[in-house]
Amino acid sequence: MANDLNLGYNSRRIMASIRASGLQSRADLARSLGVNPATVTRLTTSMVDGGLLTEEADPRRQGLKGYPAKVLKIEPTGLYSAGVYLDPDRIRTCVINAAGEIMANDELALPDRSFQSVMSAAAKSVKEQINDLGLDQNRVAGCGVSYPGQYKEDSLRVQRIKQFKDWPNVSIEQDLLKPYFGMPVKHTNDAKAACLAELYHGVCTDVEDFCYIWLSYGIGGGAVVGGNPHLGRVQGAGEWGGLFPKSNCRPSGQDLFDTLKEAGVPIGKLSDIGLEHLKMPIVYSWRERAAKQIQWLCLVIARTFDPKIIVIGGTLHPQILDGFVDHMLLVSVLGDDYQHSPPNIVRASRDDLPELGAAALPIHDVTNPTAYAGKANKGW
Amino acid sequence: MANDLNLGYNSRRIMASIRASGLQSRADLARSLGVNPATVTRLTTSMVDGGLLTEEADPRRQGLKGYPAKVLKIEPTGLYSAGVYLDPDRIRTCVINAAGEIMANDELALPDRSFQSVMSAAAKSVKEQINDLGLDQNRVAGCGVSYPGQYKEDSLRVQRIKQFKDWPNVSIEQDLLKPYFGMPVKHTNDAKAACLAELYHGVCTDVEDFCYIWLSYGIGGGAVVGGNPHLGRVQGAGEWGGLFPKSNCRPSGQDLFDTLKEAGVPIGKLSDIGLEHLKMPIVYSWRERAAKQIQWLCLVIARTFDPKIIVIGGTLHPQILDGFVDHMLLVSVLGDDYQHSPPNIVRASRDDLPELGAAALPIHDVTNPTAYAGKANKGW
DNA sequence: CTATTATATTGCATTATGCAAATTAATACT
DNA sequence: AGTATTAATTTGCATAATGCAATATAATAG
Repeated sequence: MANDLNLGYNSRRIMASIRASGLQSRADLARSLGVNPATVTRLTTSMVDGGLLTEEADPRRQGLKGYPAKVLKIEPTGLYSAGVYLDPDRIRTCVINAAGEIMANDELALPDRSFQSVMSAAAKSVKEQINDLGLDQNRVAGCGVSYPGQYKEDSLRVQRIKQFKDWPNVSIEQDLLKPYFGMPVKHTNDAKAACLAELYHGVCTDVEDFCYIWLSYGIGGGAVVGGNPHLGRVQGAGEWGGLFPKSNCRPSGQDLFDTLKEAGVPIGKLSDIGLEHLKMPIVYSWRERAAKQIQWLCLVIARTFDPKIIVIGGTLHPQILDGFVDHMLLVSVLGDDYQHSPPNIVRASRDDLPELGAAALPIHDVTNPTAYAGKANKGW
Repeated sequence: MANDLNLGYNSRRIMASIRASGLQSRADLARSLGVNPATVTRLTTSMVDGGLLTEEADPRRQGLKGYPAKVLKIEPTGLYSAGVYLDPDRIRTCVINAAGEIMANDELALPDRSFQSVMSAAAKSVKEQINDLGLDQNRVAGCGVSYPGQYKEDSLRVQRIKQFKDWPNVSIEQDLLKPYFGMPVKHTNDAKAACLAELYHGVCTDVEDFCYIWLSYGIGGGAVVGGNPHLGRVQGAGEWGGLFPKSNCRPSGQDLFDTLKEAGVPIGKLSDIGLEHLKMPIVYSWRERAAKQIQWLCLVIARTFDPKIIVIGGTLHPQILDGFVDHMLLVSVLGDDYQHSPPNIVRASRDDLPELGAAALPIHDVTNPTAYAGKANKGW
């Protein structure tokens, strides 16, 4: 194995299977992947030697015949990744390990809002963290970048959100970013990054098909199909916000913001919302109405993607998000004519750290079988 | 190659790429698949020898330097497949070749509606056709079965449509069907089969991500993601019908049926609708209203799957379906806040033969890379 | 007529996998 | 206690699939 991060197809399948199961024996892997046990042995010993996996006695074993299985787990120190979240007002950066633990992080004020300044500052922060941690750059899968906003027609250009309006002609492509960071860079918006955070380190590690409802100032989201983010023609897949016309009331942070403002309770930003606001009647009724809209959205998602799980998360106040999930738990029938039990609707577990999802991007890239993109039997 | 139908991973990728492009040179294949030209040569010569592909001079070639490329095409006689469509009133069967041409077909009345009678009659018809055509069974990928209706919670059981209500405890599984047909059998509902018909032999041969709106008595459909049908948790993905509550008016054949009935124009079945009905004012206004509902559905699809193409087809009168497509072509903006140009909305080309999509199922199974399900480097 | 160009093929090395036999460490039975 | 049974894992060997580099081929350009 020339480079630890250049995994072959079946090695990636092994990584994905262990991630999903938490821990798995070689024999189970061989059975579930449909490959010969000998193949699993060879690949996994290589991966254990390479530091990506660890082996331990099966903790669940109890009085069974036969050679006791040793189980394999993801070795947290085997792989690292950097993440950058670009807020309009700040840059959040982090370095995570393969277990999704934050090894280091930082929050910077924006020097100015030019593309070059922002990227330079982000790259500097990331490089310093990798350096301070004393990490081998070969162990760092890359750097992921995320940001709020949706894509314009021109699919690799981020919506010109007003705070970054001086980036009009900068399309965020990998080749543009690589020079700053000196390692592979992947990028996506905050909602899609949040999907990956749940897939790799959250409530969806064992789920191949799920949808995410991301509630922030706007209403975003994403869909994971077959363990892979489904982006769509113009990266618009799972951007549920458009289902609620902006001219009407909608379950977005901005809408709550405006509702409070109209009621004479102006707040500066979403994170200013506190317990005192949650108790206000106007907020209570907003939450009731929004919950019904979220329920309708869940029906739409069930009728379109029919996912195993719908995840609700975002930067809205956690209690509001919890409330939406609670509401859905009380609903016995998703909607008219919906013959099935509702899909499992759960609260996101990693929506507190937007940079975590960004950091998951490079890990997905070097670890996921579908990202192996065909070059079967190439690599190592 | 022990069996012509047991294609390896890269051979399947070659099949898919040629299907998408219509015809392709070895050099182009090597470039687009990211494999070595030598590999393409070896795999394709094997496939040409095996009768799956044919080679011919590049018709597009015009005064270029270098060795003139020979292009590869799918050989129609290389692969055959059988299809069965189970209507409540009849059984339609066919045998197609790799080009999707109907080699033989038949329509039978139902002997009775018991599972065993229906399957026996269908199998007999299919076997006779294969026999009469003198086909080598090794060239027959299998038999696909489709039927109207949606799935219940119990995901492999077809909705108990009233005509088949005496099948309550029969779950249509492959193992149950195989004995009747003596070859691999795959099954799905009419709408999902129609998706495959367009993917393999219709307007989506070169499209990896599309959605299908299937309008019959009900409103069904499906989604193809990454060249593979996405089914979902309970096979409910793309079943758009549930987005239109049955208590309200909806753009379904049944709704048109009921509308006509109320207006004092009772018809026996959908196919009884003729030009004289289309001219009636009540039908005209139904079509106008339904077109708006279809437009809304297209917006929902664009906001969820964001597909490259939305296909409209079904057993509704073709002019009605054409009208929906025409309506969408006149719409410049899909909906409020939809910033992008609308996805390409096109008329299905193969919705006249429901058994064709069924027949595409086994071909997909032996031909598609994702169906290869991991056993990388196994097969031949 | 020769140089140039691009496709396709072939020989050889390498990589990835499967198969079958051997090894290992547990329980079950006498 | 000793042997049989069981199941996971490993190892040696054969095979399959691919890449690389050199070669053959057939066109155009000058």
